[in-house]
Amino acid sequence: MKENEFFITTPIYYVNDKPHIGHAYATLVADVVARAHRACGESAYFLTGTDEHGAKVAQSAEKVGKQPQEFCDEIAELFQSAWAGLCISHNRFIRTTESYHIETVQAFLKELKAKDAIYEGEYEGLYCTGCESFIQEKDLIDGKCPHHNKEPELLKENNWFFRLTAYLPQVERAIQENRIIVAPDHFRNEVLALLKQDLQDFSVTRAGVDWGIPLPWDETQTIYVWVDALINYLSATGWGNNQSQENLPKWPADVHVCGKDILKFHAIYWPALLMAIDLMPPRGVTIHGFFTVDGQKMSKTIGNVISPNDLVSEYGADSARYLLLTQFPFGQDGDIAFSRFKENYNADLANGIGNLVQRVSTLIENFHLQADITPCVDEGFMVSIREHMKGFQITESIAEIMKKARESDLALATSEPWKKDPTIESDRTEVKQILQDASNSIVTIASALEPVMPHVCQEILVRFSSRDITKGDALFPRKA
RNA sequence: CGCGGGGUAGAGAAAUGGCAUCUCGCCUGGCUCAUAACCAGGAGACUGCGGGUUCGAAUCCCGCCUCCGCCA
Repeated sequence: MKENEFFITTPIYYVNDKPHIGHAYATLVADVVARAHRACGESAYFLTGTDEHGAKVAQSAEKVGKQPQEFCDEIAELFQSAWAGLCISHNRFIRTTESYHIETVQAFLKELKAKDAIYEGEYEGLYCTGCESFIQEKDLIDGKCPHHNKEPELLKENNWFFRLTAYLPQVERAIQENRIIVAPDHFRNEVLALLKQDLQDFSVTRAGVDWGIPLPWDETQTIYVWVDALINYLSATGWGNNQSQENLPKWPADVHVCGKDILKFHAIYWPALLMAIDLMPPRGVTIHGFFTVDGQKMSKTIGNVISPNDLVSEYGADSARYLLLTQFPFGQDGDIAFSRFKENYNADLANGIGNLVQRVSTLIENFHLQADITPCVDEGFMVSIREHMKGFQITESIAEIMKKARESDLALATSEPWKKDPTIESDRTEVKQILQDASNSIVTIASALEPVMPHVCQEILVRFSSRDITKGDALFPRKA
């Protein structure tokens, strides 16, 4: 394993839901960051997968008359094919129903018990199967869970509880000292504020949930699906299971990418669980915002759920990636409108980069300069972009690259090479310099943008490979 | 209720005390190498609302309204 390996994860997605554009966004962000590291010559290990246990999954399976495992297999397959369609470069797709993960989770729980980090207790409360959790009476609306509009059941059960409160001071210190970097900054504030509130020990097992990982020493209990899910990050490293050690990432993870709704689990519960068994917490938790679709929350009932596959079949993988990442700044909430995809596609990709590549290669052919131009990447620009991408400044980086494309168009408009006479030596020299500069910009843009649009950028680099520049078909045909 | 984050031309964003800037879209003109492209100019903002501090506020303070998230 290489020393400089960078280990990045997405949340594992709950199989109760088909892949939608929100899952795709988180996965895409992680993918761009992983690719930016690899572009810098570092190895990056990128983990994603599916979360498959819990009463809700069992119920959904039953509803369609399937065994839970069969149901999970089908949904997991949908995620894998969606990621293939978007050219996601994950090293591993982990599933919580796989045996090595089950081994890790059980080993983890045994370790918690050995360290006296969990204790047996009784819990009585209202339980919402939609939430997979107990719900406070004060949070009910008309006696129903506000999230699922469903009446909770009264449950009283023996559970094992994690001594969360015992580890909170350590977690707080780690965040304050930036040993766990919570980013962007306003989410760090949120976690620190959350830590000052009344967090309580929570139960890590469930008594009535069959579709889950059994607690090794008590068959009546299965492991709480959230604890099960978080441990995926660790099982990928081979901890507590028998996977071969070859090509596995090293703990701790550098960054867990996740949405703001699950910040508490990743920045508080997960580090506390790890600290309880003397493992390092993750080095970073980076949060992305949420988006609405046409101003409305994405939901099955409204029927505005966009599948990543829809976007890919309309625009192709590279453009779909570009469009999703440029709708709003990373870390903030935003809105997505299908109509805006077309506008952005035409403006940035067809009229911008695509047109620039065409006009420059045409000019080079018209002046027969193919053999005289050696495209050369602006290393300083490219390195700076890659560093920003590695730091999740993806929107800003893309804007910077687009600015370079506009500058290149402007330079052509100003110097008007098409007005020059190729038979005059001084004109020819001047045109050669103009097109050399333009070609340099193009290969710089393609190199810098490669983590976002891997295939098209490769294609541009091939067309502008040294001393053999060729004109090809439009890279981004304009959409009517 | 509480905690965190938002609200700036039609849309998306920038500007942390000093002429409100950029991109898209729209209108007009120019150009002709290029994908109805590209370039220039223009219209379009009481910076959510109300008060305050200040020579000066999008920015700082107080109050309010509103949107998002806090068990997917």
